[in-house]
Amino acid sequence: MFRGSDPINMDAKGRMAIPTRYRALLDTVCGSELVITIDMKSPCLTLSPLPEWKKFEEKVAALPAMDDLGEMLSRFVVGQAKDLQVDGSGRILIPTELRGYAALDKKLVLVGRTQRLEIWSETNWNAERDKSQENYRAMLSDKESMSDALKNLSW
Amino acid sequence: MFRGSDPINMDAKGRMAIPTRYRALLDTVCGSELVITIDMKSPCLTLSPLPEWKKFEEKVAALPAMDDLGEMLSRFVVGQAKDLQVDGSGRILIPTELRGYAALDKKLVLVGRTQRLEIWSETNWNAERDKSQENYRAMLSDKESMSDALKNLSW
DNA sequence: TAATTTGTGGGTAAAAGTGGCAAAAAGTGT
DNA sequence: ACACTTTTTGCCACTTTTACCCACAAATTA
Repeated sequence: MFRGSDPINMDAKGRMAIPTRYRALLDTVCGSELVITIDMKSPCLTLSPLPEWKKFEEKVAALPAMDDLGEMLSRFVVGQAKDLQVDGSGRILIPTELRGYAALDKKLVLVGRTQRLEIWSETNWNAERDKSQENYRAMLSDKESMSDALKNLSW
Repeated sequence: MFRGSDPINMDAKGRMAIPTRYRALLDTVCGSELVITIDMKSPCLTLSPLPEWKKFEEKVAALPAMDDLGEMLSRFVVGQAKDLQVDGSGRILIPTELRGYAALDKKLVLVGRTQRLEIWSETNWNAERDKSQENYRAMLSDKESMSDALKNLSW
């Protein structure tokens, strides 16, 4: 569904234009209703079409109340989610409370992750990319740390 | 059902406005009848539509009497619950006895947790959020501590 | 180069939140 | 039992925020 990265400017009101190639798609798949929230593992935000989001939310709600990690996930990911509508000019308004978490300023990068999108500050994106590309090779050699699913990934 | 967080001011009489996007929903789902009580694990209150609450109450009542933890849960969570009605202006009155537990003063945060809501003091919420976000990453790397349900959560 | 499409900025109107006030209800004491 | 005090609840008005709309600028294409 979503793929590739786009550099985008956020305006003074915190609005961000959705790339035109996604607009028709978003309209058909979710009536341009999106959900934005934080990514617990990385300093970025995630943006999902509402139906995709609901699937995730249901899975999280079904976790046992005593699962501490699951509780955190629900509290901070679901708890900081926000419904968004693409406006008439094809833009979304990024909530103020979430801008801080991902350290968003003017220059953003929108990253396609198949079912969802990620929003990064250009600074964080570049830093993370460089860091991960180094780490990846190092971790590849440590077969213990690798999940079976990844070991068997054909490509 | 509920998602996202809203900063809300509690007035001098301990009343709190329910965000408008929830009002119609609450009316249909429970005739605006809610139950408020403490959260045993965190310094906050939980707010549930009456039908949701009843399900929980039945589950707790069904626990064996010799389950000490279950007894505590029943005694202090069910025992301190209180029925609430949303008033004509879309507000609820937070019981005095519960305000202390969650250290509520003027500035509150209402957090959507799918089936229920949480009420936090702004101070406690920020502290808990920052602390948990640190902890979460640390706990993720310790695969042993993670429940299978969470390990297999695809997202 | 002109026309069309995409991106950006700002102004305005509507809606939501907040605080204050007044009326009603409950409680207390004589 | 009545009157006075205190608390509670409902209502209204003001202020702030949000979202929608329109106009202009930039870039791309024919």
